[in-house]
Amino acid sequence: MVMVTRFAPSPTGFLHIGGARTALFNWLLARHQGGKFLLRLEDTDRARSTPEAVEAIFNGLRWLGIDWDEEPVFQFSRASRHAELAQQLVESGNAYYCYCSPEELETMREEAKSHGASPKYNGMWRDRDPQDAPAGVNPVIRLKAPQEGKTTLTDIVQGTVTVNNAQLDDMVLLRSDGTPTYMLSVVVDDHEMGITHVIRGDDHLTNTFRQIQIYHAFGWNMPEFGHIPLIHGPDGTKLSKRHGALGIESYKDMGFLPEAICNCLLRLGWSHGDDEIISIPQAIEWFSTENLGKSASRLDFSKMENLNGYYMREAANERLLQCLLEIIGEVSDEKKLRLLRGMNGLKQRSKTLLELRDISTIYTDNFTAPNIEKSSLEVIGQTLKKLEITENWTEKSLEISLRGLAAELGISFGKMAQPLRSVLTGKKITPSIFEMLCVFGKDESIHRLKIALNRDVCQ
RNA sequence: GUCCCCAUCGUCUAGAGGCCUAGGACAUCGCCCUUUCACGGCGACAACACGAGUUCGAAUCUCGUUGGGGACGCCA
Repeated sequence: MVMVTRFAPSPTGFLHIGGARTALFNWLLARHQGGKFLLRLEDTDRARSTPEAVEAIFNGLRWLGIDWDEEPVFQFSRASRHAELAQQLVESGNAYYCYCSPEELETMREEAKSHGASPKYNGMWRDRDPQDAPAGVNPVIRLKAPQEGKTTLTDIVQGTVTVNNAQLDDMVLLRSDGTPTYMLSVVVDDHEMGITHVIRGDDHLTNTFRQIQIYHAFGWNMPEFGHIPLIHGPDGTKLSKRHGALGIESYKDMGFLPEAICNCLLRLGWSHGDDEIISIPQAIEWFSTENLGKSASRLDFSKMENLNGYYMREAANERLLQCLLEIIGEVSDEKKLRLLRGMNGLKQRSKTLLELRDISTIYTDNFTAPNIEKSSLEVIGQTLKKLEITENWTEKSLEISLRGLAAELGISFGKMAQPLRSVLTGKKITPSIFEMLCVFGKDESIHRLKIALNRDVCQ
């Protein structure tokens, strides 16, 4: 049987980091097994679901490189099917109408809490004669869940977990307005979409017991479940907006590369021995639910930056240039060429694209001559003469001739390099002198030196 | 409150009874390389929550304690 996994977010906001990891794991599992990975938008909450959120989720997944098979399913479009099945459950005696008002339910919960029980529905309409139904009240349909015995889940990640049925109440399947609830919809859709494996956050663990009861009521086979621990904020609680739980696009805006995010997410709750740097193809080859961890983890930004730095150094210069242009906008062809030629030195010094943008200003900003110290004038003048007669304008030969000059003048190379760096870029921290000279080219380099010297003369 | 889950360096983790004097990575701090900054190399710091068992032997198994998290909607 072919494995089918899915990612089923509710489009009420952006795709956040936890959702992205859930998607990644399901996707990796399917790709590893040669199965299918499906997407389902759980948009049954009409008030909170938005088309913008749907787009954000699609874009986020695409950016991460997670692709899906078949057309995404919009859960709301299947509402009538869900209602039909709820009705069937009533007819088969596995569900019933409940006419309780929200107020009645509220007091019921208060009541339960007051004597230390969990706040749940007390089943007051479970065996009541529908003749007693109050007039003008649209009922909900509730599952007639077993009240005795236990429900056991054999979870891929958590192992065997058992809950007393007495702990669970008769959940609402169909709302009074005739729309299905999440509990019903997930079960029906997972079943009818042929989902074989459900990897989701362990905040769903208790829901699963309720869903198992629904599977039983229908007499359907269950998929395998794997509940992965949640990603926590720096304070150790469930990641939320207040921790700056951001949409995946924010990580893009912060200058992260998708492969770095994926690598980082993958290592949160999953491991393969001591391996840290794991490419997507490698992850597909290695991924297995056996290596999923059971404890919650926190997102570590410094590790993410470190990983991103690695992937930037690995990335092709052309690609990095494209990323950079997306941030700074178009520049002249001459500047593009400079950026491309200087990219090796730039990317080695950047952990994010934003840092790349900052450091790359040495090649994109218009040049303004810096002040140079009087003591450096002599060296700069000598350097200029030397550069003017240098024919072979390559890093290697420039290095030979400039080091030679320093030796001739009897000074350390550092004494020459720092002023030169400053004259060339106006900055104290830059890539290698020789590399920059090559990026600028002979004419521009000499031009900059002359400007600096003349400017000093003018003062 | 009730139920469920979790527990190794600051963080992510390796570890499935002896290979553990607990390994790797990030972060931090040194040193080396060096024209600055990075990269790279070397090194240091740093953890099995606690208490009982089981066992010749426990980070690994059991129980308890503590701590943390999650779930208890006509939200998903």
